[in-house]
Amino acid sequence: MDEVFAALADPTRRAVLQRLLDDGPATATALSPSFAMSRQAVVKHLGVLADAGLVTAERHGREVRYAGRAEPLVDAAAWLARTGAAWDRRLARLSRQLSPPPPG
Amino acid sequence: MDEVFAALADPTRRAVLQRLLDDGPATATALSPSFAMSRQAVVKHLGVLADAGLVTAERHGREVRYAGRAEPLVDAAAWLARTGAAWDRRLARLSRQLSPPPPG
DNA sequence: CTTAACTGCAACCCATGAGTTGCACAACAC
DNA sequence: GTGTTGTGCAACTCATGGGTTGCAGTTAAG
Repeated sequence: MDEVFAALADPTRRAVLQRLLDDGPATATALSPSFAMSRQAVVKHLGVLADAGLVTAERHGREVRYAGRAEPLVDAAAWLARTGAAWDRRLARLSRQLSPPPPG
Repeated sequence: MDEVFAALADPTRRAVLQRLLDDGPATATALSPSFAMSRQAVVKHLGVLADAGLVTAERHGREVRYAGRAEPLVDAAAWLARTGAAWDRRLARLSRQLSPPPPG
């Protein structure tokens, strides 16, 4: 949880994640020109995202394709909803949807 | 947005926020014994939370009462839902609820 | 085999974060 | 007035984050 929020705290990382989720998997080398920084910097960001479970790395021959993963976003959203549920009508609704009360 | 996620990335700050939302406003001095750290450390955390809009500080005589605010949590949840909507059925539902399409 | 492209590792710089301590200042109690 | 309690400011340490560069290793292409 720490790592998810920490990963999302950096605007570059949010942009990288969004890019991967929107446009599909890509290599660090392919991503770096879009972000005005070196390949190595992007690799580090991808490492942080990977530690948080927000991307996966898969080797294909000599290149490594990174793909975005949405699951940790659900966990983070659940924390937000749960924490603020008593104080915001909208978050309360989200909270009910993310962890529906056991039937019966 | 950066500041909200960065604030939530620290477990102590999440605990402080949760405490303030659950039990109501409190002073830094009153909070610090619960967190096994100095008052000054708690003050710094509250400062970070305040910069993110997650707490407000109100002076009452010689003490300062901090209160939790849930609004930024809604913004953060909206970002999560929007970003992952295409990849997770639950997030898609949340996204629709947090920013409902204009009627018509 | 040679060359080019992509990745991996390590060292390094600079700034910021998290925490501490010590002391000064302000407000309430007596 | 004095004493006590709560807050604010500043300096300091130690670790981490974001970024760079340079070079070595590996895979594909000629």
